[in-house]
Amino acid sequence: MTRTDTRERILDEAEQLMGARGYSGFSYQDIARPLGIRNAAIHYHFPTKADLGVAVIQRYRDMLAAAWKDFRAGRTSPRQQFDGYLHIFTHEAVRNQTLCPMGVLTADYFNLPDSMLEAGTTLKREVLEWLAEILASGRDSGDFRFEGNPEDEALMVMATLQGARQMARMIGTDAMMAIVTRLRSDLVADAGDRAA
Amino acid sequence: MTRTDTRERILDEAEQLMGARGYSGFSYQDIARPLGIRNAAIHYHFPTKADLGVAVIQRYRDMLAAAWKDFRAGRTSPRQQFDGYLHIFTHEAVRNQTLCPMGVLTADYFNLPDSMLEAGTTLKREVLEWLAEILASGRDSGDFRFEGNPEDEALMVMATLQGARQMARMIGTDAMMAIVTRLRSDLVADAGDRAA
DNA sequence: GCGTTTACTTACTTATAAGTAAGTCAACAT
DNA sequence: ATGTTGACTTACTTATAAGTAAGTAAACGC
Repeated sequence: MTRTDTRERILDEAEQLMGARGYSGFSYQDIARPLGIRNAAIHYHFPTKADLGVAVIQRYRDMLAAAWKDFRAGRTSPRQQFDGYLHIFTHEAVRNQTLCPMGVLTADYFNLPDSMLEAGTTLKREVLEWLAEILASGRDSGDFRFEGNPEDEALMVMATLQGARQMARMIGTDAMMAIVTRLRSDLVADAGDRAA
Repeated sequence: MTRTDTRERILDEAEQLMGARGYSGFSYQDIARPLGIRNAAIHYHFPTKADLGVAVIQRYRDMLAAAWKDFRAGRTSPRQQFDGYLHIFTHEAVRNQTLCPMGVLTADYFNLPDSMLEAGTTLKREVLEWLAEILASGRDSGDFRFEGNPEDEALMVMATLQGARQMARMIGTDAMMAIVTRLRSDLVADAGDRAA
């Protein structure tokens, strides 16, 4: 009940709802009711639904940027950083089978207002750049093993993660985790079993 | 203008629209207008939207079943069959950046009526069973190389394909094709470059 | 030729969506 | 104490959604 954590709680609900039902799959009602506020209260903080959608993406970008900063501050290895990202990525998925904002972006693409597409393009770029960077330095350090350039590998990793998270709805979260674990072990050099 | 190809044209539009905007992202209007018919004409063929959604899935299942039958009739190798599936899968994606009905199912999962979830579960099972089968026989014949059981590999392949197709909206279809090509070459034994 | 069925149309209902305008009321600044 | 601002609420508008009921006209069975 302090000052405006209302805004933050609106964003919490919106992120959950967007992750579960997509951008056009939730209404202001869906947010207002559980929070015990009125529709217009949301319009006060976010005049249009597009503003709300952009804010969700923005906050998610900030969260990731903070996590990446922590990773770097902790002088963690590329592999540990990658595992940290996997944890962030899979944790919510296991809890409630939602998509991350980036998954929503690609899934709901043709329903999104321009402002969200712009914010989403930035998010996509940041994620792929970070991933490519961690993959590149990880290959140099011997943490990772893969062929081709790190940018392509980053795309491959993202596609598999997003696909797995989405498929979790139909195959269950255990099967999703199996895919993620397999992806990781294909990438990690000392996986043990080795190849061909 | 023959007798009821109207029904089929409704399904064509619905499949396109669902693939582009999801199940709850299109309306009867969106279908009726381009076909030059009225909303109620769609209700005549498909009383509820759920019926329409189920019919789209059903028709897609039939299409795949026919393709698989052709593959088998042609005595094509596991690799050729896999390539055939990749072609079906990627062709529409490149043309219009839609998702396949199975992608829609996972993306829009929590918006779907029960009848669609049931039809979707069957579709998912069929696709994964076919894939696992082709992967298994392909490994036996030397067409494919992978570790672990074929069922897990099938999940891995599906996740990557679905993720890539969805990401095509943001990264472009060329990048999507690069992912698919890479997935294929990781799977095909004589890929040349080899591993480890 | 005539009744029934098929494939629609027109005209409607009901629900829910986003968004707006005007009002309220507590806290704070002066 | 008083005016202003922040954080809402009540009450509304407009648009669009799915779905229904009743009518129509062509083709088909007989």
